[in-house]
Formats: sequence, C-alpha cells, structure tokens
Amino acid sequence: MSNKDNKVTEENSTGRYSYFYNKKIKQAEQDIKFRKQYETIGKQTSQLLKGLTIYVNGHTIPGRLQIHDMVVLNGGNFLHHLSSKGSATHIIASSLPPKKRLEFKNYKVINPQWLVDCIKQQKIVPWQEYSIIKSDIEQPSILKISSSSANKTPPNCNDPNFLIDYFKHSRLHHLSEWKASLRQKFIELYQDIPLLTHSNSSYTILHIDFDCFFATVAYLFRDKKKFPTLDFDKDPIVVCHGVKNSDIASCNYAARKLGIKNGMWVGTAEKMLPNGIKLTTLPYEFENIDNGSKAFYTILQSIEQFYYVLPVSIDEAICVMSKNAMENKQTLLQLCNAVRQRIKHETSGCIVSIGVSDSLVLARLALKMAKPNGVFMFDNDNESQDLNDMNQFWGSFKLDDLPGVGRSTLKKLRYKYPKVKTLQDLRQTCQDIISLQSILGNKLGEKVYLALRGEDDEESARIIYDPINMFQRKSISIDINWGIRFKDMVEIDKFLDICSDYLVNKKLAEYNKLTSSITLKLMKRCVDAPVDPPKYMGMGRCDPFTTSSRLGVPTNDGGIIATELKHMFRTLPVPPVELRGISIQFNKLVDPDDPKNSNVKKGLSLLFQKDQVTTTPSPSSRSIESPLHNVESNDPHRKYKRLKRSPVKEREDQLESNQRNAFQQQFFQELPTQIRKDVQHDLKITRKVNDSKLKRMKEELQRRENAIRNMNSHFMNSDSIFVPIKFQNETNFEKICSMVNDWVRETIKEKGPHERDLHFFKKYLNKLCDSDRVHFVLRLADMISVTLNLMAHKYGNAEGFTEWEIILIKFIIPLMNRNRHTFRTERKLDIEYDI
DNA sequence: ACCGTGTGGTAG
DNA sequence: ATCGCTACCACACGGT
Repeated sequence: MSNKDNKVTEENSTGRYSYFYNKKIKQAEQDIKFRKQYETIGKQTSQLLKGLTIYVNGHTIPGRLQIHDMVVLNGGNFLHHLSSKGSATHIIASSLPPKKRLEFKNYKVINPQWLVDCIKQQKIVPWQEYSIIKSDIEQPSILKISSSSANKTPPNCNDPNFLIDYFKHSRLHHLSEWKASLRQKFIELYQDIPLLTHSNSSYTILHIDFDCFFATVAYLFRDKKKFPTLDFDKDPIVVCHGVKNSDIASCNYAARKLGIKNGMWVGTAEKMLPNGIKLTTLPYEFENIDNGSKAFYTILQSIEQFYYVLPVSIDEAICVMSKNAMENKQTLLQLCNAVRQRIKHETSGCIVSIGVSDSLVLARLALKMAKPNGVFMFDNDNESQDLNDMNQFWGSFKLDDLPGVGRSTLKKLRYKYPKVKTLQDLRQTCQDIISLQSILGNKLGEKVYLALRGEDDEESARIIYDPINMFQRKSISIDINWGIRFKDMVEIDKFLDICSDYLVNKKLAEYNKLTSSITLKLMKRCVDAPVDPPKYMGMGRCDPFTTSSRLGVPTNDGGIIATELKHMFRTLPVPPVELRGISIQFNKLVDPDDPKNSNVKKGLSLLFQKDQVTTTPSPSSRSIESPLHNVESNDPHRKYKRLKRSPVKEREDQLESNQRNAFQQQFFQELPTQIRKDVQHDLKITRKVNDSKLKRMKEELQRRENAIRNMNSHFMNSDSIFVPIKFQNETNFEKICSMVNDWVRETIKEKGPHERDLHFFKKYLNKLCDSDRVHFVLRLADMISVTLNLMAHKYGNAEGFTEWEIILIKFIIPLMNRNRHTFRTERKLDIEYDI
C-alpha cells in the first residue's frame, strides 16, 4: 500500500473535514477497497501510477469509468472532483472548450491515449506528446484564429500540403489506413501462435461490429450547445462534410428507417425526409473513432476464449473460438452480452452487435440479423433448427447481403433471375453450382453456391487458417480522385514528386520494402462530361488510362520513381487540364533484408533480369460511344467476357524516344512563348529520364538483350516485318484499312474520333513505323486524306472533319516524315507527303 | 502449362 | 462547397 493511501486513511480517521473533503476521502477509500477486491480474485495490479493524481474532464474514450479502473488498479489517485487547483497532476480529456483551455493551461492536459500507452508499456511515457493544448501554447490564440479562418481557402491541389490535408479529411483514406495498421498489429501480436487447422474445424465464429459507429461517435462528441435537444434514437443523424453532394459516411437507425443509406449524398437523403423532419449533419470524429476502436480491440483481445481476434476494419472484427470453449448456447450468449456491455461501458455508449455461427458467411448474415443492438446465433446443421426458421432466416436477406455480391453481381443475378428477391428464393432457384458459375464466373459462382449452403469458400476461409500470410502486404498504392485540377505539366510534375515522396518515404519506409514495378492510372474527364462535376472538386465521369513499368531492379529511390512516373504520365494521352484523378501503385514489393535479395542492393541482379520497361495500353470497355467498341455484347451478364481489345504491345525504344525528342525540338521554335515554357519543361523531364540512373540501367539491359536477339534469327526480332502487328485484334492490313475507313467516316460526321480509339490508333501507327512499315501508314494517311476530300463538301464544317484534318496534319504526316529515311520495303518513298 | 499485364469488382 | 481510398482477388488474353 502506498504512502498516499495511508495518508488518506489517517486523515479520514480524524473525522472533521468539510463535506467535499469527506466525500473525496470516501471515494478514495472506495478506490482502495476496489483495488483490494481486485487483488483478492487474483488479478494483477501495479504501482505504476503511484503518486499521480488523475482527473478526467468531459467525455473521453475510453470512458471515465474505465479510466477510473485503470488508474486505481495501477496505484494512481483518481480525482472525482477538481476541487482545488494543483491537486491533480494530470488531466485527461479528449477535447477542451476554449474556456477550460485557459483554466487548465498550467496543467498537464493529455488525451486518454497517454494512459493507455503508459499501461501498455508499463512505464510513464512523456506526456508532452499527448498534450492537447500544446499547440495553443506555442501559438498566441489570436494568430491561431486568424490563420484558421484564413485557412478556409478552397482546396487547391498545388498546395504542397494538399495531399496530407485531403487525407486528413477523407473517411475512405482513414478506413484504409486503419485497416492496414490493424493488420500489421495482428501480425505482430499473433506472430508465434500456431495456425488453426481445417481438421479440427469445429470453430465458433463471432462477427462483431459497431452499429453505425461513425454516427454514434459523432453524436457522443457533438457540440452540445449547438444540438441541445438532439435525440439519437429519434432524430435522423448523418455524418458528412458538406450539405448537398457530400457523401454520408454513416447514418443512425432513425435515418435508416426513412430509407437513408450510407454512401448516399446528403441532398438525396434530405429528399427522403417526411415533412417537418430535419436531418442533422454532424462532422467526422476521426480521432475519437480511433480511440473507440482501440477500446474495442483491447476488450476483444482480453477475452480468453477467443483464439484469434481478426481485424476486418476499424469497427469490425471476427473472433474465432473453439467450439468446446463454451459449455452451451446459454453461456455463449452470456459471453456475447458481457462483451457488448463492456464495450458500451468503455466507449461511453457505442453499441456493438454480434452474429454467431460456425462459418464466416453465416456469422456475417447473423450479424445482419442481430442489428441493431443485438446478438443473433444461427445454427446451420442443427436438427432443432426447424425448417420454418431456416426459411425465415434466408428469406430476410436481399441478394447483395451475401458477402462478395455487390452492385455488379447483383445486376447479373437480377438479369438472370428477375423474380428472385431474397436469398431464400435464390436457394430454391439455384440448386446447382454450374448455373451460378456460368453467370458469375468460376470462383464467385462457387462462393455464392457454398454461401447459400452456409459454407465458406476456400478464399474466405483463409482468414481463419492463414491470417498472417493473408495480412502480409503485397502492394502499396495511393489514389487521389478528388480535388485534382491542374493547369499544366509543371504543376503535375510537382504533384507527382509529392506522391512519390509520400509513397517512398512514408509507405515503403514504413514497411521496409523496395518496389520493382509501378503502375500509373489516370482519370481523364469524359469528353461529354461537364468540366465541373456535380460534386464540388469531384472527379465526375472519367475515362481511365493505365500504364505500368517494370523498373528492372527493385528500388526505393524517390528520384528514380518520380522521374519514371513523370515519364509514364507523358505516355498517356491525358492533357493536364482534363486530369481528374491519379493513382499510383507499387506492385512488386521486395524485402531488402531478405538474404536472397542481397545482390539487389548493389544492383547486380539487374543484368540477369529479363524484364524491361513496357507500356501496354488497352481500350476500355466503357467507351460505348466509340464505333470501334460497339461490338460489345448487350447481354449484361456476359460483360466480363472481353470481346475486343487491341493487344498492341509497345516497347519503349531508345531510337523512338530520341526521334520523339528531335521532333519536339524541331517544333519548339515555332511555338508561342506560353506553350514554349511548358514544352521546355517537358524536354527537361525527358532528358532527366534519359540521364537517370534507372535509364542507364535500362539501356544496358536493352543493349544486352538486343545483342542476344540479333544473334538469333532475324525473324525473331520483334521489330521484324514478319511479326504481325495487330490493331483491334486484327492483323490483316486490308481489314484494318477498311475498319479504319469506316471509323473515320463515322466520326467525321460527328464529333471526331473518341480519344481512346485515337490513342490506340496512334500506338498502332507508331508500331508500324518502328517496324519499317511506314508504307502502311502512308496507305492509311492516303485513305484518310481521300475520305476527307470526298466528304469535305458535305461535312467540311463538322467538328469531326476538322478533328481528322488536325490528326492527319499534326500527327500522321510528321510521323511519316520522321521515319522516311528508314523506308525499306516500299521503295523510294522519300517524298514529302502533302495533303 | 505457366507467367505478366490490364480490367473489373468488392469491402469498409 | 468538399475531402470519390486502397488492398486484393479473379478474370481475359497474350506471350513463351
């Protein structure tokens, strides 16, 4: 027993103090008693917090009561009332109103995480990092206010802090980050635990998650002055940033009753309200959500019966226990309710529901049944579960309640079985696996088939039998599809630098990995989509363009990666102003510490790597308005079958890129000064690409490969004229000619070619040039020219006509002139081509 | 038969 | 105003 404890008892024995002082002592006595009780049942206590007096201000997660227990059981003093200044050594709070800030300015005011971390590490960690008024002390409040009000400038992607600032507010980013970090923690925590086996596969699965977690936390931490009468059970409440086209991250059950759903836009939700009912919108409480989740996981991990606590997301976990860990259903139910009670208590009011069954899929469905605020246990193969109950269970789910069935799969199922509404209907209609597989594909068909029988497919079950492996990271990426509005390449290059820096210094560093393969995906505004989409700063409707690049050697060099990205950007036909989204992926992650990769560090493995840089474009099946892709089947459930594509593979060729440079130089002088600046910058990047370490490595690789190739048959050379080149899956040039002709004729009449088609057509022409078949390009150019002449009289003023003229003059003819010295097969074609 | 690339889909 | 992320599986198709 500590001195402090003795002292309290002593003072009390004198028996003549003020009411408050007496009360204080009584409470301290109770705390001691509580501690003793705890010790008598054999639980561990410590003296970690000896000498500290802790006071909790306002609403926190973990809650006041839980903090009380933590403090007392670790030998600290818990102050119930802040009677006189100086009596508390630490004040715990999640946030402080300005008035309290002033009042507490001389205290150590920290967030609850400090306590959690102290106990976890069994030492008093420095409080400064957890201080919640530190920032105010550093900055005079007037400055702070003016800067924060000035901070309300519109989002601007050229701001160096844009990325971080955006992520700070993005719920989806938070979800992804949280998930990744939970997986990482799982790996650390369960590193050495033996894996479960299929053989004794009698496990009970508990699927646990919060009911509308974001909404609950937002409600608990709301500004009570602003919402004095808000009732969580009756008033519809949503969490979002904005007012009209803002996504609803989470809505309470009162809102759900009115048909409001997560993901809906606020404006849409408001239309669903009955007259006189108001929708309350609350801001996100990311930090408090995180705290609540920590309490959630801490509790779950403390329950001995759970073999694993598998993280699904910030608010959702799967607990696996052996079937004989519980005596019977009764005790299991008791456990569930105890867990629910504890979580509610320790998060100050967040509710979890629990679904219990013996497969993942059934536990998940049971969870759906359990919500809101309940437990549901489902026995699949128990005889006692009578048929009626079964039918009722399955009959209460919609098709997309099945895990793995989303928007697209739902559509396929609806198309095939228009009458099927519930899972029960589907169970009766779809008795065999074959028909499901024919609609949904092999794996998904099987998955659905098994799910309807309450069984997990192998892929889903991996989370139970091989979670460590499953949670191991295999790729790293970022996506930014909001707020992207650039003026020119200079700005984009800066942004790519920032992205590269983020990925390399934050992600690769965090996971200690190198990457050897990068994918860049750009979202370009659809031609017919409005420049400003409905959602403020949103991406609107876009066409995607992807390209990937093998680096040849694994690296974590930000410079190399940024340079490569800039280069890749330029291979895609996306003008800076049309860019609406960027995503960058590192696909092949390599562990530099792995002994078998030791040579990688020195770059020695390079010469033995087969890979080279490739860029492989392929058309999107979404370009419906383009005639070349119109061949798509109308049968929606066959959509997954790719029908037409252009597999033209283009090799990044040293010769070609030099020529492209020459081409650029040539036109450089004629450009208006404004554009010239851009081009100048562009050339700088191109040179940098050529100069970079990576490029040199690639060249060396290329040289060696070429040498080997040249020793082999001439016919093997991919530049050989004997290698067929495909366009739109067609190799026969005559057929391609007629296809192109149709395409030109069609699009002259309208708005000109679809940019994607044009992109692939250009690639095809480039490929022809590179393999000494410029005469084909000549034929095509000639044909287009003739067509233009024929149609000039009727469509000379059409948009498409002008488009094609420009393409011919600005692209095709320069292309031919570029290569005329390489004409080989067609004799003496070195004429200047003119229209 | 197996591998690599690009596309689609899903989850929270 | 508004913060439309991101990991991972499956598939189609082409190359070897």
